[in-house]
Amino acid sequence: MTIHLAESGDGAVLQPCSHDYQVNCGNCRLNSICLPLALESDDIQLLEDIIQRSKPLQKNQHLYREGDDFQSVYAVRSGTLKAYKTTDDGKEQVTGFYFPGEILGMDGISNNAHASSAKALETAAICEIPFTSLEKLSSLMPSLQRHFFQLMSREITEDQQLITLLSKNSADERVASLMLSISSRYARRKLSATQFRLPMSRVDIGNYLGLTVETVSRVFSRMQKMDILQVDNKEIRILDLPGLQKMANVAG
Amino acid sequence: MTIHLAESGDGAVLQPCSHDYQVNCGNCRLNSICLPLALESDDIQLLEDIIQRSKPLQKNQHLYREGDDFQSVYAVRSGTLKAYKTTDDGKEQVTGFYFPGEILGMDGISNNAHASSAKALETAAICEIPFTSLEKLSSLMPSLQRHFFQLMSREITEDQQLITLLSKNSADERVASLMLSISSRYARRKLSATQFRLPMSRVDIGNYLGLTVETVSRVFSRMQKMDILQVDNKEIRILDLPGLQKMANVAG
DNA sequence: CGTGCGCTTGATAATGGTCAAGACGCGTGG
DNA sequence: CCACGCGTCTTGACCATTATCAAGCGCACG
Repeated sequence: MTIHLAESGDGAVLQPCSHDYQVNCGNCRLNSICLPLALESDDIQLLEDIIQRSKPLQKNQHLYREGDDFQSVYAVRSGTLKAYKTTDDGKEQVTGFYFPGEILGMDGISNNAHASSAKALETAAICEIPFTSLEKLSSLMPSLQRHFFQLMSREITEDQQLITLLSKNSADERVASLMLSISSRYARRKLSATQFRLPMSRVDIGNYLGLTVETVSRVFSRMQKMDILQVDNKEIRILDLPGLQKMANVAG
Repeated sequence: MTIHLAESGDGAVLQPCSHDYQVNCGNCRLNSICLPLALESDDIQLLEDIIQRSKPLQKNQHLYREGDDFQSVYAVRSGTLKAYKTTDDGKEQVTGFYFPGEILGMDGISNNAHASSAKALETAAICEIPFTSLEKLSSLMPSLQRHFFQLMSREITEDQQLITLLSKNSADERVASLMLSISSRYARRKLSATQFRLPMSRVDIGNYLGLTVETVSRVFSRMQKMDILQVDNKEIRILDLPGLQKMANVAG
């Protein structure tokens, strides 16, 4: 784990920093799937002005923790994060994985405190969007307000997908669905839809899908035996996409 | 099923109607928990002006169906509704129950089409809030914009609660949690927290909690045997609230 | 008064959890 | 560079919870 930045720090509070890593929304490779989507370039500049970029999060560092004051929502620029809640009896429930271009932290709006924690699964660069600034800007820019409503609504429909998955589908179907979801998120970024590296552990997958590690592992083995997937630890290659879709047995 | 209104109609498209049933947001008993929360009375009048009230929905009538064009969100004035999705293989997943003062339909914003269906579990009066009007008003009234962001965020955190429940908790814990949730929603309306009528069937409960009817029924019997609940079909009386909370084993 | 739907209860079966042991890979330190 | 050790993953045997199948009850409604 090489430290390639001058400053150190714990990462819990992101410090604004001047090395801006050559990015702004206008030239960001992700702007067609991220928050700037649907904005005119003049408007993008206004959004740009409120966004704060800071040094990357190292693996296992927290972006925020359950109960922290809610100040901002965050866009993932690179790397992956997981969001999770800790239940009263100490168990962990992973509520989502966040890939580049995706927004997290919106569950903190309702109570002005984060309802979940977010932690980096690998080194991750983040754009911080202070929420009060975003609110003001939204009042001025109907298309931004609309887009942010849509983002929140998407979070709701995705959670409902997961609810259905947990409630109605077998272990095989759950794991297959997650693989398809990850595949389509790579595809959206113009990366390979059939060959990718899982950023999360088996434990995280199980925790997200309501299964134990052992069950997840067995499902992978079964898929491999059926020549649907080639699994080499975290490296995944989808060999039979129609077969995987059939196994998932769901639209999403 | 008695029709006590002059007009007939299928209820899928609500017709504005002039019998206004003596209500407006200013005098509505629910305004402290519903959308007008946190608005000044001048502002309430502006909100009032965009809200459309219409004849009540009869039991089993749909407010909207999955795939319908998204036009409005809805506030429940009286009665109860369930929201549900139909999976590819024809099974039904109940994603939520909506009691008076609660808002539904927000899952339609992201794709301009409703992502779920909503149906009345009993006769229900509804306030329809056209979304484009709400957006315009939100731009003008920061506190309304804020409040609506909060409502959506709450929907997200509630869905995450359900995800955790489905993923980590036993049948006993799930049913106990639902009973506590319903109890607190009655309490919020200043109704009895310990004695109430369930508006939904055992099938709906099972469908919501990821359990079969038989399991739900067995859990109720067990709770009754333990003198935690008195169950008479849909009439529920909570005899031992601490015991129920212990059984639920969750904060919510 | 009968029919049907919703609810309950019992017997049996299957899916996934638990416990246990071993393999593999990776980073650390000698 | 290799050896060690720990954490992650895999596999197997057994067990528990809940689903499935089946039957009967009771209330509401025609």
